[in-house]
Amino acid sequence: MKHKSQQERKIETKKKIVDAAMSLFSSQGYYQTNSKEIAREAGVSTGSFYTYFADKKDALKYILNTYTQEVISDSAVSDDDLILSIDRKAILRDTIVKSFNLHNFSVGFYQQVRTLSIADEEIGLIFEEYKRTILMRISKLLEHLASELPPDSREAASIIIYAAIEGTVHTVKFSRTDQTEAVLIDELVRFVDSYLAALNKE
Amino acid sequence: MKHKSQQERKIETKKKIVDAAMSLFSSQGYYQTNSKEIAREAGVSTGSFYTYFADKKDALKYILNTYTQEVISDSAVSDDDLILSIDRKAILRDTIVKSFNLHNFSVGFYQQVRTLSIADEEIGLIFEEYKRTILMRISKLLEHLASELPPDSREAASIIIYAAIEGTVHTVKFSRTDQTEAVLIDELVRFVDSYLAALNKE
Amino acid sequence: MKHKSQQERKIETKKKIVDAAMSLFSSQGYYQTNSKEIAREAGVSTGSFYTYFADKKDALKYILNTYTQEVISDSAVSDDDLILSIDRKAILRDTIVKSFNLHNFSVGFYQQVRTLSIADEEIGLIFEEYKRTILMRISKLLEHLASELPPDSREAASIIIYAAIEGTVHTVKFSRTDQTEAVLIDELVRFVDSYLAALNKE
Amino acid sequence: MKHKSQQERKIETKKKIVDAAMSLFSSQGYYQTNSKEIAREAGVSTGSFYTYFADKKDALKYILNTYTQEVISDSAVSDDDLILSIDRKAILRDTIVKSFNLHNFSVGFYQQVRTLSIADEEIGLIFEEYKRTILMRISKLLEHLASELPPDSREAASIIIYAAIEGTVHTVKFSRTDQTEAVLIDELVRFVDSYLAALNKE
DNA sequence: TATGAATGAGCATTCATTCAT
DNA sequence: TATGAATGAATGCTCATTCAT
Repeated sequence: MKHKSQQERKIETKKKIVDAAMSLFSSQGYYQTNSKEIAREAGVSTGSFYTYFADKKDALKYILNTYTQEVISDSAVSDDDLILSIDRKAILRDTIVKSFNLHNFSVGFYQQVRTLSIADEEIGLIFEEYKRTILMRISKLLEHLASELPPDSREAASIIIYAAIEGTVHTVKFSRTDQTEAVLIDELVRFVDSYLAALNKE
Repeated sequence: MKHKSQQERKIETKKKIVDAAMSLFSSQGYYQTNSKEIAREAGVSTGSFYTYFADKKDALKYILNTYTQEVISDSAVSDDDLILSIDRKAILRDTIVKSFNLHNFSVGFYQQVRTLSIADEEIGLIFEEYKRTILMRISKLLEHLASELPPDSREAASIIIYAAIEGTVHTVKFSRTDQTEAVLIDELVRFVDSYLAALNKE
Repeated sequence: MKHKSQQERKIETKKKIVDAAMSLFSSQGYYQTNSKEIAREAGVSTGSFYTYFADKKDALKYILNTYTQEVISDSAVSDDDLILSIDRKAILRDTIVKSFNLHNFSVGFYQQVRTLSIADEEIGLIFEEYKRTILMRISKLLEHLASELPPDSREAASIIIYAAIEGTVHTVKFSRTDQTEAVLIDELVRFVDSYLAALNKE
Repeated sequence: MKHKSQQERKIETKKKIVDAAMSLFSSQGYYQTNSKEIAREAGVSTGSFYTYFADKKDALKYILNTYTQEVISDSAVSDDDLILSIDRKAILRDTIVKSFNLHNFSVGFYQQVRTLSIADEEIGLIFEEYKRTILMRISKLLEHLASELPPDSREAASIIIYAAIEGTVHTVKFSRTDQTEAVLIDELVRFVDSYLAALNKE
């Protein structure tokens, strides 16, 4: 029973390719990574890459889809969580830490996709869909935490909060900053909390 | 008096190439733009591109340097401005609007550079330098507006504010959002203002 | 049994490319030969050339190395030959004929390399090594045929004999001369023989 | 009277270009030298090069013609010299030293031309003409020094002597040899002299 | 005549993709 | 299915030559 079925081996091979591609796209960039390199890194032949993916872009789309689906399902904040939590700051911290971890998991890849989205409609659509979901999540959270906020402002606030988190993670990852993640998370929590506090007072 | 000197024509040609390259890099991406295309868009020959730039990357670096220098000198907030303004919100709005305009002026190019920075050290260094200058500006502003804030938090706050602005501009530019720039700017002002208000109260 | 293994086909392809490159370099010159041309002559695609060689110069170096190694191993005059031959003229004729044949086998290529050596250090080093080996051979032969000759003169004589043979082959190959190879070989033998005879008499 | 006439200045400019081209062709090779480089080295503009020469090859041909004419006229051994000299070795030494000096003056250029001759008929014809003249000179000398030698052998001997001299100079110039020119010239004289001595004895 | 920016054909090289084994 | 040699279109870059000034 040691031998894996063909089906299992196929899945494993695909995973090896996906991991290699993800890693190389993230660190070197999509255009600076060629299929031969991905295959080598994955420990398979060049031909194998094309057994699993129609072309290079297909691999990118597959990874992007998988990645966004994971992010989306992992980051779901259940209604129960919202109802049970009394402390706004605790909810915020929890959400921000979650976002940080998610984004932290390949900021490089996110960055590649964000850039490719501009010129490639297909990638753009997937990425938009992902972004929309994340923004909806934040919006829903805001609905709970600052219910009086008019929808327009809520959407704007979501965009800003998302931007703040994403951009901060990027800076932590790619700029030579002495700031630790902890300090930045603290400050992000304070930022959003102050904002919501002010909103609720109005 | 009609005839331009050779010197003038050289400057014009370089400008045509720079504009074409900037425009194409921004809309299609650096790797999706080839030198022939830049030359055609600029209305010159392929060879001319190489009269002015050693290679494609050299053109990118030149544009990046020029662009960041412009941004840096244009976005300077004079001390007078800080002293004369009494209203914190007015100062913030002014700064944010300024940043918005700057980032708005080629978010696409900024995006390309941000991505290329990851894998290319040379680009990375120029970009880092630029980012550091911008962050210093924001930090200086915060020093004025929230003087009690400890340096560490101030730096963290700068990073977050910068991220929020940059990311928001990106969303406005590239995502299908109904949010108008005006609403987002209003919200950004509120976002930062609330934070500073809370700090001053502590 | 008809089917060649992939390994065999690789060797064949490389050989086709090497032969084509050698032939074109020899007849048209290194700089007048482009990679497309080599590929076409070899009956392969342009890309294939680069499957086997890093660049054009790499192909030249490979051919040069292969060629010189062949020449060096083929032209070895065994000690037995030296001991067994009693007649100096016979030894000389044998050596000269051998050299003639070797040089004759692509004088064009030799000529290219001799010229490229001047400006290209890498080629220069390989070529020097080759020349040194050949000169050593001649020197060793002279040691046997004119043992009293002081080392300095022997080395000088080797250079002269080598130059005489190489230059003569070049003339036969590329100048419109009515002189047959046979006459020139005869004369070369006489030349060297007289020289050695004179040396031995001194 | 300090000012040079236009005519004189033209001649000077052409000379500067010729010298630069000759120097660069010799050291770097014809194909590795571009017209811009020649112009820069000559201290003139690229356009100027084309005022004086139709194209790059035209410059090469001009230099080759000038050079060969100089060599031919300089190396002429007057009949008087031949008649007056009694000592064969002295005549030989004189001729060889002369040849050495001539060849020594740009062996690099000679080498380039020798190589270009193979693929370029025009260059080939000029070069052939030059070589024929030199060979005729040597042949004439041999006629004087070894009058019994049949014409065929004389021509063969000329070729061999020429090859020996040319190749020896090349080695002195481009190979790392400890041999001094003096030793090689001595040996070359002995080489040719022994041959002639042997002929006269037969 | 002199200048040097401009031209564009030409070449070296890369790489996504195919396909015979 | 796996392999990796083979393909050839595409691209970055060079350079001989032209020509407006």
